[in-house]
Amino acid sequence: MITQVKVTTIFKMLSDINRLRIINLLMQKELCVCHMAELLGISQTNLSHHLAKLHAANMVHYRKDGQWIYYSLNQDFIKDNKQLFEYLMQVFSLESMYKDDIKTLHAMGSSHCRV
Amino acid sequence: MITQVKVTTIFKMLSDINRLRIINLLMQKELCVCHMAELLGISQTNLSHHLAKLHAANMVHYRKDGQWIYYSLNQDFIKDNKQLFEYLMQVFSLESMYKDDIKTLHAMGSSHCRV
DNA sequence: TGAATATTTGTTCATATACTAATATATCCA
DNA sequence: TGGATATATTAGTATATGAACAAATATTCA
Repeated sequence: MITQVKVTTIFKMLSDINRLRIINLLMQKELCVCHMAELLGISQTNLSHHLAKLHAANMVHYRKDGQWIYYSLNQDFIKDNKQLFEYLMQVFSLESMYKDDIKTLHAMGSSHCRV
Repeated sequence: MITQVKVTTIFKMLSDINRLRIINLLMQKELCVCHMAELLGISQTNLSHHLAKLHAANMVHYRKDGQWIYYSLNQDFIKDNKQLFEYLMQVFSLESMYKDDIKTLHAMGSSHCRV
């Protein structure tokens, strides 16, 4: 069943380029905030606000590990919105910005973090 | 290939409940403005604004027939965003508001229009 | 303990959005 | 021709949104 979250809210979350880039990255693997901030070239504060919105919309999940907070996609959300994610995967695979983000992600070591 | 329109714009168009209801109706058949206004219970002006936005986003098409203007979904847009529409069909099939709109649509004759 | 790092929480500001009311335009019909 | 219908456009308002900045909270570590 489609998630409890209203579909208009889901689409609103997807209508911001930074949040789309976040989701693209998180489709690869869970990431800590500082890594994402560095990757996306946006301030940590700005990123934190976007992550809070995504979390309020039940689209991401986080776990704390020491001073780091790792965000990941909410797997239940993916399951409930499978066709939407298939569309997103297609979009991400066709636009170079998203592909570049992934390249940068893999080039970047997982050493921390120093934003 | 995914449409020339930016994907953030597409999602922005889908993040409004009135526009989703419009799309739901237009997935049944082309409709004139006055019929949609009556069905959705919103003002002609408001509807006209939404339709203009959907048209600017290349999502709908219209044809003029006398004093009436008939809107329909842009078939190219559907073709270019097939998986998105599959998701929408699923959403529309699960939420009663959309199903009720369709019922009202079919109950309603095609006699014009008297907003 | 205190400095450094990681993250969140306001707060303010500029812009975007949805809606309404009023007006304009086009078409039909008597 | 003039009045009624159908639709769009313009202008105004209230609310939502995203970005930037400042400050607060945690956690680590020397």
